[in-house]
Amino acid sequence: MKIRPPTIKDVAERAACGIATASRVLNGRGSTSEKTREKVLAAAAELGFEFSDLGRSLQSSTTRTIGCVVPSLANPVFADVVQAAQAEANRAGYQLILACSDYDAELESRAIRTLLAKQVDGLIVTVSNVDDSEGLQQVTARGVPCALVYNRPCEGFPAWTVDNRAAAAAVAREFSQLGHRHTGFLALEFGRSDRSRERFEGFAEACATLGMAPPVLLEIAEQEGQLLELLRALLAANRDVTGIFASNDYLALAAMKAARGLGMRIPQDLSIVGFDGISTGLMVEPNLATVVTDPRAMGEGAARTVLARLAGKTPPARPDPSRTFSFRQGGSLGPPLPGNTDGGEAATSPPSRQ
Amino acid sequence: MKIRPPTIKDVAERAACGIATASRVLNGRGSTSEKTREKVLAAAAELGFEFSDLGRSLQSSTTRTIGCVVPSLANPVFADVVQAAQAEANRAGYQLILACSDYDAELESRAIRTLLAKQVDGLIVTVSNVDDSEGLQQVTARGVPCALVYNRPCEGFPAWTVDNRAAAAAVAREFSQLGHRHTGFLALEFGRSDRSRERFEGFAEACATLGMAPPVLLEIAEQEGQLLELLRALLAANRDVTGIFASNDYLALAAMKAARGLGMRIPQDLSIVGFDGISTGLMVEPNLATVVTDPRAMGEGAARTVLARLAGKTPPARPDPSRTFSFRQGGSLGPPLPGNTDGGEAATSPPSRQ
DNA sequence: GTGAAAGCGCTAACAA
DNA sequence: TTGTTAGCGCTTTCAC
Repeated sequence: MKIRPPTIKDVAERAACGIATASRVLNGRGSTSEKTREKVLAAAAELGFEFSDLGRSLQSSTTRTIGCVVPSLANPVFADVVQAAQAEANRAGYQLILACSDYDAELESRAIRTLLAKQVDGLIVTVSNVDDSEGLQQVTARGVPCALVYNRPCEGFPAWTVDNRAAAAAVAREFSQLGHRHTGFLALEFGRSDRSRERFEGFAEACATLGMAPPVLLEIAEQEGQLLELLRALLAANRDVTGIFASNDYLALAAMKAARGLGMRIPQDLSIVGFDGISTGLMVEPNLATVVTDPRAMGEGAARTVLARLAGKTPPARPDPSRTFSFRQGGSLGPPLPGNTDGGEAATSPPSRQ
Repeated sequence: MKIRPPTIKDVAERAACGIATASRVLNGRGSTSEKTREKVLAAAAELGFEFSDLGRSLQSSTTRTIGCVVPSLANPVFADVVQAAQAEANRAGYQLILACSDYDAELESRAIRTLLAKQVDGLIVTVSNVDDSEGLQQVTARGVPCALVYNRPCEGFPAWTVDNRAAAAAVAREFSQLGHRHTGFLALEFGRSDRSRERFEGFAEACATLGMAPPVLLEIAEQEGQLLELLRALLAANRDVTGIFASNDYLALAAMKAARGLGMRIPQDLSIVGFDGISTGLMVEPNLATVVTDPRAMGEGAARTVLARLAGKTPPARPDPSRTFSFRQGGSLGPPLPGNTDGGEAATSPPSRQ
């Protein structure tokens, strides 16, 4: 059974004083006689009084609340982002309201709308597409401070993100140096994430520049729990590929497992590079080569940016794009077998081996 | 710059009608003439009006908001719990306010207090210690519906949890059957998690029953980034142990890695069993044997329970304790080398813990 | 069918 | 120093 929490009115009544006096005492503002002070404090204690933020918020039109929308918490990258943002917000006396969009633009804009209705003071979001986000338009219309995370900066929204294209290009360079010519880009929910697309584009561009074959786009339509089977099929159908760049580490690890299931050796038969730098990449054998990013820094930075705007201070500087990632070597990346190196320009026609 | 969002008053003014009428139209309640209906709708559209939940909440003394407190999102188990709870809450038109306690009782009760002040309608929490939680007392005092997750049930708080003791006993049985006699229990933050303690106790008890040596408690005091070093030291100092039960999968994976670093073969030289059943356990070679739990079901169940109480319906039944986990075989668990099986009864003397 | 007014919990301006 | 009052955005009687 819900108990009606005592209000400041109850306190005032019990202390036999006016509401305003109670408010002053409880807030430690204004001047009050020692006697009434004590009476009020006693009354509050006896009643177990706690302020209701609702009344306060309505009156101050500020909720000390920040909305946060990320695609999913199942991805440790976003879990870290949220955790860091939450910690930072807390430190400033703000609460975080969370919503997951599940990589769905519709859910995403609905979430933003709801958060806005709740009068959040600020917003931290990762949208699926910055260029066409109904949610962001709403935000603009309302003039609520908002920072993007892992999205490209966009018309007045500061973004804490990694330079996806540059990072992808770095991966291409690694592959190239080792002698890979036929690579694939592995992605889940490709159409639903502009991050993925940027990585692919950056990768493809660099491959072209480096004189490698255009990377094959290995796209997976998520089928609950079918991941490994799908991956195996995909790998089996693309035997000419000697190196795979996965759009995230989890996928990369899954690909390693699938490859092993097909009897392929890593990295001799197939090199794999991930993206994100989650710690489990270091737990597997061989270690996963990957692009390391710093999700906590992103989350914290985004929170600071929003908080700064709220406080009227100047927001923290965002890191230089080239510093937003680093390439981490790992046993999953090595030179292709000699036989594969010069797979030939005809590689597109007959699958080299079956 | 923050824009003052249009209020229902603005709409009424623009539609040249009373506030009450605007409210009725916008809420689709009560009867209104077609003409005013259109005027109001038009005004609202032109103004880009959206209800403010603040006023509504104050008025209805309900926020359609649920507070959620978990130790950390870095642990995928809790990330899943939160994600599932959030999804379920959303489905019912509720929002989730998140707080992480960082395994700190102080932060935990502060978080609960703040959430309560925000007038959350319900609460979903994992506390560090159900028997001594200031936060839970507050909750009781306020009579707010609250479900526990991964905690033991407690004086009126329904808990969605796994039977830690039974699960741990099952692990002991597996070890025993394979011929292990000297095992260790590996835990991080042991003192800060009653879950860990229950697992250890259940494990120790079962070991005793099965005639095995008492498990060595291998406790790690988290040192940012030092995990592997500490693990290696711990393993090196406990060579007589043939099997390790880790209090969570992440730790188990780290232990596998550390063991490999010491040149130990898994499972011949050391068997390792985890707890949780996170998917990366299946990505490593050999696969991690573990206790599989269902965090999403826990989060969803907890949310349903709270939501049901809020709706005055009967809450969903919680699963039978024996169904809350299942043991998953994996290559990380095997029989010890013959030479190790009868490693000797002196194992208890050298100070295994300090 | 419609609008005025009270009230949800709180703070701030103004009187006393 | 203290109390009264208006008002934050909204819903809901209750007259009209």
